Amino acid sequence: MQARYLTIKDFVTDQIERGIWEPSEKIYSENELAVKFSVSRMTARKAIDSLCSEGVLVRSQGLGTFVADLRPMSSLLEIRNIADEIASRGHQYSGQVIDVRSVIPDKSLARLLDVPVDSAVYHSCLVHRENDIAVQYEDRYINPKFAPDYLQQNFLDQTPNAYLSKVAPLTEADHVVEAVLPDDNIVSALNSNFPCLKITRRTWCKRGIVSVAYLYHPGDKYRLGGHLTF
Amino acid sequence: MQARYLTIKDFVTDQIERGIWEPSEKIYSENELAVKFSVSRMTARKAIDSLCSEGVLVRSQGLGTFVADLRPMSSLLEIRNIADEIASRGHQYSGQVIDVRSVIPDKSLARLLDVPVDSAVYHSCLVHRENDIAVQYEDRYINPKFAPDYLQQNFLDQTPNAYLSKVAPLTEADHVVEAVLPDDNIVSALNSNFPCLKITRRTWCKRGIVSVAYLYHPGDKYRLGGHLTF
DNA sequence: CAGTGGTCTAGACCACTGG
DNA sequence: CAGTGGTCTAGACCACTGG
Repeated sequence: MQARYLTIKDFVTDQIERGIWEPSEKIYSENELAVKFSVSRMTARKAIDSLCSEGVLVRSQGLGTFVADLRPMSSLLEIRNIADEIASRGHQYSGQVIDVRSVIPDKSLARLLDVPVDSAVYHSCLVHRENDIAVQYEDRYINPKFAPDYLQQNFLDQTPNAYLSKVAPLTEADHVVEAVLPDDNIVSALNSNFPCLKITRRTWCKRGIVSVAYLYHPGDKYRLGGHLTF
Repeated sequence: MQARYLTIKDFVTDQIERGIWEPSEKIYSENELAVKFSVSRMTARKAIDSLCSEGVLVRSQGLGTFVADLRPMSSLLEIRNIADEIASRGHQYSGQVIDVRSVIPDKSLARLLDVPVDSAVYHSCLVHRENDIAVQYEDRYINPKFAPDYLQQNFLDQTPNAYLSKVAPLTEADHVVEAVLPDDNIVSALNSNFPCLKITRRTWCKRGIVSVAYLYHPGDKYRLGGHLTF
């Protein structure tokens, strides 16, 4: 015998999968669900709680419960500001700005950023250090539309990631993780010729693709931890 | 005025951060928390619910609530069966079994697997191929308690991951992703001396740690995709 | 204003674990 | 067996939203 809140959860999931409730559409209220399934409101709430924490539903006090807009494709990688991550380990963060300017993207980058081929985009290149040891080489391209003042920022005060999170709040991201041999620029910037863990990350705000970042981590000094519960 | 369950949540988080409650240690029961904070059990539960879904606590019916063993450093990675993943790309999967036998783990592996130092564990070593090109070297150690018939399986029919999912359903996992240079065994098995993406993955079933797997992917042939929504 | 979700109570019965 | 977490009830009052 299945728990009642699971029955409700299945029902809601089913409605969404069948397309009866579409993204951003309002679903039944907690009271309606409680009446429909003859349970207490707390039980109906529990089903919704669970779907909210899975990112399937979104609640809004006074308004109702809605089907979430953007569906996660598959796997999840949390995005943390590297300065915070280093600080949370009790270590000292320092940054070094290598380059900040406007560039014309090549075809493939323009496509990745979803901008016209001949229009300028912003570019920044930094090295992030933990206790003075380089742990990340960050090569990033930004769609100017979402961060027009990007070139005027001081990225020693605030990482590009932190700044972009403020002006164009993240709604979505995707990642590719690879092992690569670093090229000469990266070897000298990181002061290591170890194989690198390369993360290619695209970030979205509500209105489009904000930036594409190539993040290189010396394989001997950086680990990308993960944890997952089913 | 803060909600009462948040006060309890702060208290628990604080205890853990101060090291008063250590990983895998039992925390106060729901009833004890309810009494201590003069709230109903449902409210104490809500605080714990929230910390469980964040991966900070783990509950076990009949036993209690415990501080999670491995703290998620940051990110989440979905676990897919490599044979399915290859098939889903429309490519041909083939496996090669290099070694399947019982071994005595060293201290560090015994600790990772949560078994006594001198007790045998199972070991398997395979190479996975996509259209006859090696894409993963899988070096895996298994707690025999959860898969006693492991050594009798034919891993050409069914990957270790698929078999374990059946006999000891996954409830949890953690990952470390690194870039490394492959050693000689791996170079010859993968037929490539490219830097490797190494994933160290531990998997749990309800009753404990099932296996520790070291997965090596040639950096030029494998990508670990990810996608995320906020 | 009526309706929504957010929090909370003081009970209840259950399944599960260890001793 | 006593203790644990898992589910559930039938109420309550609150803050917030729109009309």
